[in-house]
Amino acid sequence: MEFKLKDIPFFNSLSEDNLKKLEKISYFKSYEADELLFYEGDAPKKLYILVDGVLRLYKTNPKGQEIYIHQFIPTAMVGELANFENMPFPASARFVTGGTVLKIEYKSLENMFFKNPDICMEIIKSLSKKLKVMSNVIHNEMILTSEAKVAKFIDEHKELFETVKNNQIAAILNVSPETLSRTLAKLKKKNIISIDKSHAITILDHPALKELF
Amino acid sequence: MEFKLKDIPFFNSLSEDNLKKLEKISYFKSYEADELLFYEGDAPKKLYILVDGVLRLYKTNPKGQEIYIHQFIPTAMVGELANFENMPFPASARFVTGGTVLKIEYKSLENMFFKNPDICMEIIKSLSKKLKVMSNVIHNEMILTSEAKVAKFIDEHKELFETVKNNQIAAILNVSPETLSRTLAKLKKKNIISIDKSHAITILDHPALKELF
DNA sequence: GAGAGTTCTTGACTTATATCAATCATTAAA
DNA sequence: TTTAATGATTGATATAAGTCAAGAACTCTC
Repeated sequence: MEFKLKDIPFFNSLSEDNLKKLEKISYFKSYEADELLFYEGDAPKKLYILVDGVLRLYKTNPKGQEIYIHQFIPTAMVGELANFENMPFPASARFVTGGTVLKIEYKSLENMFFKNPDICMEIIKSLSKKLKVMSNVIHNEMILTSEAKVAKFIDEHKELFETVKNNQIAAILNVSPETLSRTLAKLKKKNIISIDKSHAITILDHPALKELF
Repeated sequence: MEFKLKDIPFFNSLSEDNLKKLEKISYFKSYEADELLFYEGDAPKKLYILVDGVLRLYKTNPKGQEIYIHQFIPTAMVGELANFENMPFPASARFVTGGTVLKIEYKSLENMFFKNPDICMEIIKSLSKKLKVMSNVIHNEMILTSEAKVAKFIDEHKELFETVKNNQIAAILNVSPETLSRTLAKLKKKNIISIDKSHAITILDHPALKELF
């Protein structure tokens, strides 16, 4: 696939002239599934814009386990916190599928484009969106119980149960597969959901499901 | 105390003219200690700028307990996520001391000032700072154990142990007072810290303390 | 469709931390 | 100084979720 700067919504508003400048300080790079884009603790050198593929953000706990934070899909700015605040990446990023990022020389971008109000507005939108994501992570992990997490996930991402393995869903929810299995069993027993042979979930009692989170 | 718009670093760069405009869509309001500024779930109507006092941000879990998120000190923009994303406040805010906020009519601010590059830059800085705070909250609560939280807190805020009660420190760390007490006892036993009669903490073995988080 | 992998489920056990309750220590009030 | 109130410590118990291990149920070849 061929990627072009002017197709990135982020740089929609830039003039031909500015696009040329941006071209000089950036390049596209493609990654295979499972490749790391950056690692928790690394010093940031570039700002990334995900233009293709799925990128997972996760942290590693002292036991070496992956703690799921978020999954990005295009188009998304990635790594801006570390760049803006000039601090090590607080999390790692790994491609779940093959994908492509635009890598931008951060310092040059700051000098050349941070005065551009359209770019500023895009950055604000992106930061705000990310703050929302983080706020949600905090809520899910600090306030909700495992049962509540599962209930919320079913409510919001029912379709995923049909496509991805319970294993993966457990990883996304940061609960063990056993806990997910037991929780689903409990919800079935309470007649809140039912799961058929093909893994399709039917929500039998939506109010009761919502009540759980 | 008398507060003026032009003393707020946020609006440093505004012309006299713009300050007058801003004056029309905003006002200062003072609060007593323990008063609520906004409540989790409320729809936002204003954007706040804390100009005096200490403001605590917290969430409430299903058991009704307060979960500490962050404490703001002047000058800080508060509530921007809810306003920008037009969503209910994800947390509550309560004054710990008496304090004052500037309340700004958000929609008007957006229309009048979001094209101003200086204001945009300030907003970016503020959002970025907040993202850093949130990233830290996630790290503390999802990655660190109670012992690690206490060790990190001693390393970063040693002086607070001398001024605030262990009760309050436990609340800030989101651990029970019993757990804090036991953890401190453990650190003393390991000769990593010592605490004298006047509550002053001495770090006896800094490397060992750092090792814990 | 039999066998080999996976993935899911279930039960028993472990672990970290919270909760409850009692006592001890410190501070404030009378 | 004695008493009352508040805060800290300690032990016993509870709880939610993770871990380990074994078996059951799929699903994917050949």
